Amino acid sequence: MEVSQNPLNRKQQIERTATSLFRTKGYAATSMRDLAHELGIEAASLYSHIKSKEEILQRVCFRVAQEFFEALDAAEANSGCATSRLKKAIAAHVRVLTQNTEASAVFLYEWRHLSEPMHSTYRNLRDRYEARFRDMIREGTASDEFHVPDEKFAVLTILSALNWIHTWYRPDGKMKPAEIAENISNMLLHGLSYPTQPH
Amino acid sequence: MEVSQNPLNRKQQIERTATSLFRTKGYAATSMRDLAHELGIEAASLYSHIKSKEEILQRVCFRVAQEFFEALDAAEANSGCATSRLKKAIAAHVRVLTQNTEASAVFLYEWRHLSEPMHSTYRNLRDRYEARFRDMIREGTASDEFHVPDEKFAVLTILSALNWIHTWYRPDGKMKPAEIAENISNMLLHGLSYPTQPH
DNA sequence: CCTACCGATCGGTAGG
DNA sequence: CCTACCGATCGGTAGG
Repeated sequence: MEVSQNPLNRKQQIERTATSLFRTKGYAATSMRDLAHELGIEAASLYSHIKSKEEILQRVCFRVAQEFFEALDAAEANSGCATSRLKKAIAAHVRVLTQNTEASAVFLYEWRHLSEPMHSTYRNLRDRYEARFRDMIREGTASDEFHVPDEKFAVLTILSALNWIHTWYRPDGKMKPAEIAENISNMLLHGLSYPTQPH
Repeated sequence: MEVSQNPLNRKQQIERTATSLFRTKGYAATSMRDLAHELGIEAASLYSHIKSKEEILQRVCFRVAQEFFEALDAAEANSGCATSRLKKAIAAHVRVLTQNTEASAVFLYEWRHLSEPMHSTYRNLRDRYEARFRDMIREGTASDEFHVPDEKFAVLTILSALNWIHTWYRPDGKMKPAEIAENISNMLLHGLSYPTQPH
């Protein structure tokens, strides 16, 4: 992951502003005139930098997808037991979510406005991402670390618990990303009934 | 909850069809002409039965909200310990979700297109609903049944795990609503690491 | 429930 | 990056 401190070029500014609008108003309800107005230019001028409204959505969705995969790769690199791998994967997922709250909200809820073939490509990526979590659960079940009625069910429950974070997370809030990951991991691995360890 | 077997009147047909379109295409991307076409009439004819596009969204959102509250009231009626109350509340929530997959998806993701004052009314309802779950968690913490770092955090994690169900639940699938509730309750209360009870 | 139609707005292009 | 503009489509109304 590369964090650029350079001033954003015009295309990046457009994408960033569009991400914010897509997140709050939704893709379909955001007009190119809304976007242009936010940037202080005319709608027609946007097309010197981008090909179409949908191109922006595509770029946002696939950039976030790539970040999720890179984070998961790093998390699975030096793998221990299934429990520790799952914990690392959860922490990586939370990190991407919290570092890209707006973009990840667009990634999660606006992708359905992608047209073919991008729509199918996106779905395949999501499937492959979830499959890697299913593998972790399956291995944890084999090693008797986890006890779940259905791997797919467990993965969807885990990811849905994580994917809600963008609705309430605030960078200046009291819970930091690592703490959120720790708390969610504890809750998902041990449950509400389990005493939390003091630290 | 009243399940009517009567044939739907025209207004109900419009709402049901709109719900399905809002769910798959999103509210903003669904046109009144789309809706009319699906019903085999002209767009102008819709307005003999409804006042506006937004009226449909309002009716769907607030009908679902009412169902969630009624189900929660029933679940909390003969209350036992916090654990059993939470389990019943989860089962009630899952029942409403699975019996109204399309409407609850609209309720969860399209409400932001409500204009004021309905937008605020909706948010207040959601807040009150979540507050009742927070109360359950708080009481369970007081009675040493639950151990959570933060009640609000716990509630949002629980509800987000539940609210994803509509994306994969199929009435003819292998997991029945009661079973889904049971599995999610176990996972949330005891965690992945806890042996599942055979039944 | 229809035909006929309204003003507003949409994504996008031509040409500079 | 702008002015000027395109055809298409939007939610909704009038009048029957």
